[in-house]
Amino acid sequence: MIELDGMVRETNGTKAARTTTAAETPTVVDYGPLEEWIGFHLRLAQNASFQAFAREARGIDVSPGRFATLLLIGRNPGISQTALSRANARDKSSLTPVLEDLERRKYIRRVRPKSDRRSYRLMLTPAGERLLKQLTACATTHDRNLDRIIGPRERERFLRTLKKIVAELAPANGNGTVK
Amino acid sequence: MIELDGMVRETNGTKAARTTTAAETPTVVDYGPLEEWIGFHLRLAQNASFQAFAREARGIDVSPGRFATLLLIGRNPGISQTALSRANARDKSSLTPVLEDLERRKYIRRVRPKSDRRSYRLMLTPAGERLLKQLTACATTHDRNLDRIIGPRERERFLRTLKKIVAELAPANGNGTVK
DNA sequence: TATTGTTATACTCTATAACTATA
DNA sequence: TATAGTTATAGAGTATAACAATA
Repeated sequence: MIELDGMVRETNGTKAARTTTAAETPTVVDYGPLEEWIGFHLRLAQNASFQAFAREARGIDVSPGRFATLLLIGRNPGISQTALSRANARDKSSLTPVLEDLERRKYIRRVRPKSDRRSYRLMLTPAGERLLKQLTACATTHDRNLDRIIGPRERERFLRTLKKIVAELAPANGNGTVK
Repeated sequence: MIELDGMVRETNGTKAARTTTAAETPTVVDYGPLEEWIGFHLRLAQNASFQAFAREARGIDVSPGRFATLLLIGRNPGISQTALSRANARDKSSLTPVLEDLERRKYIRRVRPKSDRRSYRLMLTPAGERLLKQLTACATTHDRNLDRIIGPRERERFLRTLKKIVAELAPANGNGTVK
């Protein structure tokens, strides 16, 4: 179980300990500069968003982290593992156990193309398509919640800012590729 | 090594495969609805931001993930492990090995208060203070980069939105606490 | 030589449940 | 009984390096 202290407190660095507990730990925690740092809140927000999506998707047969993988295969039938790992910003070796699991459970198929017998072409099975539909429905609901929270006006701006952060924080190596 | 495909492509779902590779995998990946979903970009942005901070903090003696822990102890000397775990949105058991490591390396001290001998009161050692200063400098630089990317006007709005997401996506249990 | 995917391995982060020592 | 922190354990997620098969 996790509990997250509410972060409502004075904006400056003043500590407002209530000193009621026996151990004399501050009841109100001082977050200092954390309070104003983008990076920290980016972490909390990503965490909260993922948890909410997971709640939405509870009861579905795969973990929510598989969603992007399934969607990318569904959208790009025949994609190779290497291309998929790049699209998802993960190393190809991280993908091996994931795809093994999805194949074992008959959600994807892997075909050796005769043109290049080192590689695989990935595609969803009908069961995989159904699974993806379920997850997509959850994601849609979740995203609608986020819309409601953010507001339709704000949403575009917010998304643009997120994309900007990704684009500009990638290590400069000439082509926008993270190495 | 990770490579992330640039995500510049047509906004609708049309696939624009160049079919130049032998394996016939699409050269341009179709991200479908992912392209417009907040949750996905929140993940990418948080990832990019953390990586950038890690680059900033390379060479420092602790991993960047320790930063929040050290800062919270520094700001709240005498805080208990339970209070710390709550403030950082982690289970207390996750904290044990972290604090053991920090204590072994003499960055924090743990004192048994006579008032409650079950608990610890955590505080930084002088070395811990120095370490925190270093990390804070890195975080400040990093956050200035983010400011430059986001823009000073946008920044406040963006931060407010992040906080709003955290506040509203916490499971409803009456008091803003995540259970 | 270079690339695709696998293997072996390891590290970080995180959690649950049961435990101990206090309270 | 309840709480603070630890232990035992496990799982997800991720990475690097070396490798075999193929190009």
